[in-house]
Amino acid sequence: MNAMNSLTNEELGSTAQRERRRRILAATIELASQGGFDAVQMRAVSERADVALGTLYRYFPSKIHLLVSALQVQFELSAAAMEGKEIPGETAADRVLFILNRNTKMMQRDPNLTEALTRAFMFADATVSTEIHAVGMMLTGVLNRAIDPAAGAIPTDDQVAVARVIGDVWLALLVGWVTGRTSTEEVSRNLSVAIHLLLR
Amino acid sequence: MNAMNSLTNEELGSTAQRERRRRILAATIELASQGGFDAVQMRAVSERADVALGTLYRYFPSKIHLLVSALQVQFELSAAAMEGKEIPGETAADRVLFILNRNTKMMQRDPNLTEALTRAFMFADATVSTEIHAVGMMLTGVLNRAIDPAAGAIPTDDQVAVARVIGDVWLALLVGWVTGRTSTEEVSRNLSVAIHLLLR
DNA sequence: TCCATAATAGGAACACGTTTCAATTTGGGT
DNA sequence: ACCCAAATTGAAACGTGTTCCTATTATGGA
Repeated sequence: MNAMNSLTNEELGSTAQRERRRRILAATIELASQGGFDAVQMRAVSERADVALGTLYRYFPSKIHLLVSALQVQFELSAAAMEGKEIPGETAADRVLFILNRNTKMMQRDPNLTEALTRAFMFADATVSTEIHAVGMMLTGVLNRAIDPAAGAIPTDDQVAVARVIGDVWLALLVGWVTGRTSTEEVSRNLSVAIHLLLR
Repeated sequence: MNAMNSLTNEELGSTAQRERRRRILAATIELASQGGFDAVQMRAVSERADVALGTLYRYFPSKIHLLVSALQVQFELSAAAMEGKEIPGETAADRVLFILNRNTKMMQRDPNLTEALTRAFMFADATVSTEIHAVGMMLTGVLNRAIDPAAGAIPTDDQVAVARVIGDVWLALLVGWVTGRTSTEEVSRNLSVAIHLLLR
């Protein structure tokens, strides 16, 4: 059973198994960081993680599952770093822009990793829906918090819609950027324009 | 030279060559239509187009180039069908929605083809920029015409920005749809919401 | 401690995108 | 009609994601 999903940390019984999973994801991020999507080769990951190829495939049923799981790890790190902190900015637009520019800067700092994770995200089909859903929830969650930072605020339908549209625009810009069609300046500028069109 | 670009119809000297190109693109669309991205296998395309594998690669330097060129063909067909006709709708939002819903319906009619072309578009890197640019121009062109249908109207900066954002949202929704994360109803609904947020 | 079962290792094998190359065909200039 | 350069063919070969299989090793219950 479960042949279609990545093994989560919680599903893994023994310490040794959780440790294997950790090594695999660490190796994935290292390789992605060094050479992007193409450098994340399943044989290379398995060797660097000191795990047999078959084991790698037991933990993550495809390269895409592996990379989307790595994306999830990165998002969790990023979300944890923001937790508890107040998002700077007077207006909703300022705060959203702050969040997204923060992410954009992170991406610029490690373009290869960004390319690898984004490509995987865009290529992921329905079999990766569990992992994708987790990532999507985290993104809209932080956007909603930026739009309305009141503790425990329930976002209105309109706010949810705006957050989703902004997320879509960000995704599209990301694609343009990782595929070398859009410069970082254009990403920032277009993002800013979109946010001001939506949050006015 | 030119080892990185697809051969365009105009660059091909002889009738036989233009005919080969036509057969290749026809075979691509047939295969995509039947089985989506995975079914567009280079050997299969070359066989169905009655062309050697090496020739296929001379015409289109990669599977992605091939599929994005096929996308271009489809867009040209779609644009030609709209040419001269007035876009129905009272407001800019109505007209834009009409255009995009029309495309969405086309996609639903041939989901495999849509999946193949969209996946290729999303995976295309900077080496496909020529083909991508042509497609992008056609999309923003028709969106601008929907926003301001006056003959020869020069779109304002704001209109251009709105058109670009709408295009981005559409792309993101398309991705969600082809990867099985979003239903067609959600695509239509979210598109409508986004357009009304942007064109108000 | 010993056994049954699951997990892992190690490696061969397959599929498909891509490259390469020698032999053949085509097409245009003389 | 002939020749040269370019285009095409046909087929082999390579890289990487994925699958499969057998032998070995961990693990947890009796």
